[in-house]
Amino acid sequence: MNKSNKVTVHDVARVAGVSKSTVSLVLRQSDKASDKAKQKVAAAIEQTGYVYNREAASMRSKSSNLIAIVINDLTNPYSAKLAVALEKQVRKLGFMSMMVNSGECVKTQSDLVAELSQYKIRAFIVVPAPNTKSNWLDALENDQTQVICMMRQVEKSTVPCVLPSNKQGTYLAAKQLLSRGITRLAFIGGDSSISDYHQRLAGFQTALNEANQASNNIFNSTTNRFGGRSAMADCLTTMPNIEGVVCFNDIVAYGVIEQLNVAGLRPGQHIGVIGFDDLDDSELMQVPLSTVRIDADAVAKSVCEILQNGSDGQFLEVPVELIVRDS
Amino acid sequence: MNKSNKVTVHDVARVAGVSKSTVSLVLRQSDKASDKAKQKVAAAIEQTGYVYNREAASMRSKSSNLIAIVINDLTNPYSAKLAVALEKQVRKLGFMSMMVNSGECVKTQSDLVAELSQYKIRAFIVVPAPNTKSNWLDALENDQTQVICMMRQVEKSTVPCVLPSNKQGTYLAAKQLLSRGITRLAFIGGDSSISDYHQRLAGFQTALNEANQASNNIFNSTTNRFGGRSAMADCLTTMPNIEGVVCFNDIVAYGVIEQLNVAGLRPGQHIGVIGFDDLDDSELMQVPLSTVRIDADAVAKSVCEILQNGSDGQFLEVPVELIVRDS
DNA sequence: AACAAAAATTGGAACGTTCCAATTTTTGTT
DNA sequence: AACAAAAATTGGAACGTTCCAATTTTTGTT
Repeated sequence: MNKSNKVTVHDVARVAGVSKSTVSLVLRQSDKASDKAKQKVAAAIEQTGYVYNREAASMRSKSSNLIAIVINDLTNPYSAKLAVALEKQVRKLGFMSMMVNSGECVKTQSDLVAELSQYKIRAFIVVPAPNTKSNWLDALENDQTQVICMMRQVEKSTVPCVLPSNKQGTYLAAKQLLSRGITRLAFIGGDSSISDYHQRLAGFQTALNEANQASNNIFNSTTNRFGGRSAMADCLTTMPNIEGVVCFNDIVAYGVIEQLNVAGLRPGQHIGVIGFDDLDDSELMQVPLSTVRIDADAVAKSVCEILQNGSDGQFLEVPVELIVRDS
Repeated sequence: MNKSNKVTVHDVARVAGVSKSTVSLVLRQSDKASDKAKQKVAAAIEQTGYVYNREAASMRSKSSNLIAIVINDLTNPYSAKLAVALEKQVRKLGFMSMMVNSGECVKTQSDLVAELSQYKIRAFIVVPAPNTKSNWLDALENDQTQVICMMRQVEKSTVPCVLPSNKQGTYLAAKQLLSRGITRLAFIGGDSSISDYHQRLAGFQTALNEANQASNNIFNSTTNRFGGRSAMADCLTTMPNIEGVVCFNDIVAYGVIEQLNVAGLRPGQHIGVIGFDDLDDSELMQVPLSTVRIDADAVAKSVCEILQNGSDGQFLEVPVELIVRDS
């Protein structure tokens, strides 16, 4: 088979001794085709090496099996994990998924989506880049194309959205530290340009307010390892007596731990550290990281649930789980 | 525009006052269309909100602008980095790229490719999963579809392949350690199921042989953080006087460093550690990691070069660079 | 101004599938 | 065995584009 495949339904029909229409019915697994026809067509497909032409099918029919997954940043381990989980679930449903990466850039995001729109897309699943406009997102939706938002909200958008219980997660994290008798706490990492920052910060603050502790020790940073290091350095300068930190995510927590190492402080011993995400590495670290786990498979399943059955409300929260390790 | 888009070339033609054929010429940026026609059509496209139907075009014409990127494991940071770099370059060339993830599983890989083959694919760019068969890979290639292999070889395959200079990288790494007067060296991580393991090990061994040092201190492991930790633990047991290690990749090196921390040894001070990949985190670590950088953009560019101009030889080596930091 | 050559434009056919209404075959009932 | 109803099958039209050969318009030369 080193030359291009030219076998069409007509060829299959001829070999099977049926009409092209019957072949088409069998291909679409219609129950209108008899078992005998199904067998003959299956054999003919085998014999001819027929390959379904999805583009021709997609053009004629009004449906599509293409799901576009638009990820904000594939180089972020949690995003990658989520993308992979989602791809798997989507494929299990019988769809074909294609992933693209916006790199947190709205322009790239809209360029990519514009190009994808030249194909018949059954659904866009989007982790929106910062500053995504709600009218842009909403306009993607039409009779044939579903749009589902994931992990991040877009203000005023009417598109269904699957979110982890951000507030609950940091609330549990702060509570855990408080229950260990740790009261001088800070929130490390992220800033208000990120939609879920507000929720995570709010959970932290709620827990501290309930315990009548100061909830205004906040150190913003970029959400990467470097940000974690520098924010922790700031924190140690401002609050030399710090006892525990809740981090915006695991990557930030990794930076925090490195900075603690530099300062000769051991996570879990001198300072309690809790992350958010539960990356695979968190369990394997020298001091295994306590963290709030977002189950990527659960998020993926919720998205797929909406994909299949639509959504009745706009928001769907996926529960998170506090994983207590040694930090 | 909340309902599905029904504007076709015919509508654009009517509005522009030209024929559908002229519209088609303009869409394809043919120089056969007059400037006046181009302007009229552009205006009509703007006015009608026409969206090109790539599937119809692809069916009629024999060409395609779809590039499929089949990645072995998107949750590996270097793979993700490479995928993102490649996607960007491919888009720059005017193609549309779709990424899928085989998760190092040949079955998933062939399932995905079978589904993708239902679309007209201009090229498959593949980081092959372990145990990929050469005849399977070679059979993907035909008049209309190019196949390019990346980062890993498939034995006996005739498909063009872009590889980093693996052997040269570990050779430089070992040389650097030797030049610091470090002679009791080990190679940590990976195993022979990975195609580039042999090359990286060979570079290490060549350098040691040239220096008349023992080159058989080899500690295999899975290529993740956990593997690095356990292989380093083995190494410390077997060779308590170890002075330096060359790691299969950065992720393994991270595990090695953690194990060294546990043992109270400081990388760069007590033991020299060099990785392979140069992940972003390597520079930001507490002891910045020396490593062999594989320039993901350079790999992506080489792949794109083959995409555009074909390849005259089968293998294309992308040079690597030794990055000396504090470890 | 007449003409040839070149450039631009055009309508019909085609790509490979699904849809649809019409036809044929099978099943079930008396 | 005759018939009605149900099930299965079928050929032609259509999806929206590009290809192609034919036609029309423009350009350049004398």
